[in-house]
Amino acid sequence: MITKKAEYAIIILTELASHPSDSLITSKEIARNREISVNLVVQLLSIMKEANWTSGTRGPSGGIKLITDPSKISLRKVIETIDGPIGITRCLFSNTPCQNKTQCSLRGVWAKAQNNMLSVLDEVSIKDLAEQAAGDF
Amino acid sequence: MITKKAEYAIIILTELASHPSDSLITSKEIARNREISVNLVVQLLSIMKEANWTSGTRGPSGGIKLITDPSKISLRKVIETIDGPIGITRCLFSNTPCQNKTQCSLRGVWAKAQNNMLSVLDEVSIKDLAEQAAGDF
DNA sequence: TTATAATTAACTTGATTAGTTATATTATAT
DNA sequence: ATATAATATAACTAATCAAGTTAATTATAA
Repeated sequence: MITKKAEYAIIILTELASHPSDSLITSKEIARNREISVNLVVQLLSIMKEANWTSGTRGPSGGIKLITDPSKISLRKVIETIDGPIGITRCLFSNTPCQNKTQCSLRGVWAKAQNNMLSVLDEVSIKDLAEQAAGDF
Repeated sequence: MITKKAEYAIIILTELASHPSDSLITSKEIARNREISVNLVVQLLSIMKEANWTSGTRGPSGGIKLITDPSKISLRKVIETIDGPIGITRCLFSNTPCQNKTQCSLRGVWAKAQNNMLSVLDEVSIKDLAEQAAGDF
């Protein structure tokens, strides 16, 4: 399951991407604009900083800005960064397929199903979402 | 996430499908052949009976048999019967999309990703798995 | 030097998953 | 008839994961 935290992270990045680059926006503003708890925004920004997607300036008149091209951040990357490896079944988390024949056949099906899903998440970037949302006005 | 119970159910159905129709096989045998706890086999068979996929004969020399054409049982159906509705995000479980523009754009992406995944699980049936496993010998 | 804002880590709570235990019911071989 | 082999149900437990909170620390502009 893709968690709400991953979804929030995507929304936060989209918010950042829809502001002029180099302009700063605070956690509180993001939280207010997108209706996410400030605590969560703060928690997620911390992970995004580690991923080198954002940088922050502390103190009054400080804030966050995006330092990675949003067209280079796919939804899949965000999800994997926040949630860890994606797997639609436990089977796909283990490296070695199991012995049982049915299970091995199944592994192939799971992999195909998952790859079909991931191809969509690979192709959509934060930039796409920001543009799409802007176009809705 | 597709649970192990759903995966076990698929394996159990495949086991049943790979025996001559109308022949009976006991829960214990299924459990032994597929290396699944008897308790779980019994628990899952109970759900499968409710779904009208299997019927059981009690008493000595009793057992379980498949009463639905395995080519008519898709992996998706099994998963939904055991795990309930499938959703790769919480968002897709709610009927009404949320207000926020980014989130609404996201919903479309989630839906597309999920449908890509489901199309695979719709197309593969228990019969396919049983045949594939038989061919491996 | 003080208020403001980012950063970081640890913690709580609730839901879900995986599997077990216990008990009831039924059919049949002897 | 009755013990037994089997299915059928329900309730329970332990472990893991998701979601969100709390609190302490660090940097900086005014």
